[in-house]
Parts: sequence; C-alpha cells; structure tokens
Amino acid sequence: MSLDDSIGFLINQAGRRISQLLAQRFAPYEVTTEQWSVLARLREEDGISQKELAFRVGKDQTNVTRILDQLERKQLVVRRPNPDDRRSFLPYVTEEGNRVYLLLLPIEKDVVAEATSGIGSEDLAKLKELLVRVTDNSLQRLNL
Amino acid sequence: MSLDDSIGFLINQAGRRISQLLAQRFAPYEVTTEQWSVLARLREEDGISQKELAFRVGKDQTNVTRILDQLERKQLVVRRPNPDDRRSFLPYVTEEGNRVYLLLLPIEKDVVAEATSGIGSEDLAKLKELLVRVTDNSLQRLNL
DNA sequence: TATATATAATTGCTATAGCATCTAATTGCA
DNA sequence: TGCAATTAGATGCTATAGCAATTATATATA
Repeated sequence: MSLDDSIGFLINQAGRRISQLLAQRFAPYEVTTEQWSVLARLREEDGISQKELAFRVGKDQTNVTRILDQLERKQLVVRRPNPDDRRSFLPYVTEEGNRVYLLLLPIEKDVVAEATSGIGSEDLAKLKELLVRVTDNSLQRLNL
Repeated sequence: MSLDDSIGFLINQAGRRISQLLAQRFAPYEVTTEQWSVLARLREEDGISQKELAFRVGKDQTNVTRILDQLERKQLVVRRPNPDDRRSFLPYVTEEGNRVYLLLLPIEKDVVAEATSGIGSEDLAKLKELLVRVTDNSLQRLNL
C-alpha cells in the first residue's frame, strides 16, 4: 500500500498541479486562481452575502473575507452594506472585475483543455461526477 | 458555463474537503495531512534527498524543507548529512515517526473509505487513473 | 587548474486554508 | 420589553504553496 493509492493524495496532487499551471498563465494579470474562482462565482450570483458566497465556492468564510479584501484592493469587486442587515456586506463585481473575468476566461478554458487532453468527454463527465461525490461525502461527515 | 463545470475548480474543492475531514481526524495527534503525506512517502523510500522527496510527494522543494522542519521538530524524522554531497541532507523516519505513521494509517483509510462511499471499485480505479492523467498533463506543461 | 555554471537546501515574501476569538448586530424567548 | 443566544464579518495565529533570491558546494569547461 503506497501513498499513490490514496485518493486523498491523488486529488490534492492533481489540484496543486493544475492550479500551478493556471497560476503561471494568470501571473501577468496579477490575479490568483482562488481570486479567479471567487470572481467567477460572484459573477454568476452577484449580491449574495459573504457567508453564502463562501459556501458557493467551497471555501472557509475567513478565506473568502481575505480573498474579497484582495479583489476589492484591485477594484475588481466592491462591498456594499446590506440594507437588510447591518452586520453584513454584499460583494458585487465591478466593471473592471467583469472585464478581467472575460479576459481570463479563455485562459482558464485552455488550461482545463490541456490538463484533460487525452480524456474523452464521457470520462470527463465521469470524473466530474465522482469528484462531486467525494466532495459531498466529505462535506457530510465534516464537523462544520 | 459555470464554475462548477471547471475541472480545476472541482478537483481543488474535492481536495479541500477531503483534506479538511482528514485534518479533523488527525487533529488529536497534532500531525497535519501534508506532514502525513511526507512521512508516508518517506517511509516508502527512506534516505532519498529532499529534492527527490519533493518530486515524490508532488510538492515544491521549499515546502518540503518546511514540512521536514515540522516533522523534525516533532522528532518524527531526522535529517542526516549526505556523505556523498555536502550540500545535501537525507531525511529518515524515526522510530517515533514510524509509530505515529502506523497509528494514523487506519484513520486515513477510514476517511478515504468514507469519502468514496457509494463509488464502486471500478469507478474508483477510473478516478485514480484520470487524476494521474490530469497531474501528468499539467506537469508536462508547467514551467518548472 | 581557475573560473563560470549549475545545484541542494534554506530564507524571505505574499497568498491561501482553517481554527479560535472578537465585535457588532440580530433573533429568540421568558 | 429585556436579556441571552446566535449570527455576519473581521482579526490573530499556524501551516502550506510557490516564487525569487541567497549560501554553500559540485561540476564543467576553457
């Protein structure tokens, strides 16, 4: 029994490598892969709470706070007060954020295509399905 | 097209969740999941260089240096000078490291079993194969 | 053999991950 | 209504990820 038989290890290794590749391609634009994922999610559902956003990107609320700090510093996102709850801020993608998103989108697509080259569309669908399953199984047993 | 269609996102999300679950189970033993992976790999091939070890765990050499610092602090690993190259140190698992490894092994197996529950052995094999493919594809295109 | 080049490991830096804790605001219930 | 419990977000802390630069040693080549 080797480390290479551990699904946990294999998933994280694949994740590190594909993120590293994406990070290299994103580097000229000074946007990290995680900032990208938050920006992308936010573009799909603007104006949700940070807590909700954290859930939607599968990240800790603490991290989302800090990633939003970075995105706001770069003026890709703005936080506006939530009129219904004065504890809460709602993040929105700015014009510039939208522009950067559209600029990076094809780069991300390329990297995904390269990382999955040689994998048929059926296998790709299977891979996604199994990853979601692992995510859900883990989430279910997590003490959150 | 949503973030949820991105293999990169899905892999990293699954990786975060399963690591988080494993981290919760490892917490009482004060060993992190990444320390675990280095310890496990080192147990398979003692006495290789840190550079080689880094490659074998799919991590940056810098990180391996620091993870080894942690493992050495906990006396689970010792670094001995490489007699053939005075720039180099060779890490070895200690008795205590071996003991801790054997203690954590069944916990890791449990977590993997839980995270993959409902996935048949054929699909599991497929998942591993596809993850290795993604890793290799990404590695190939990385500027290292 | 002298010197330039390359290499192993470390250190410094920024960003992410996640836990515990804090503050301010909201909700629940006596 | 009034106060306790809960919640949203932020902050502090440690560990990991990866890049750039540093130090010490090895290797290659003029």
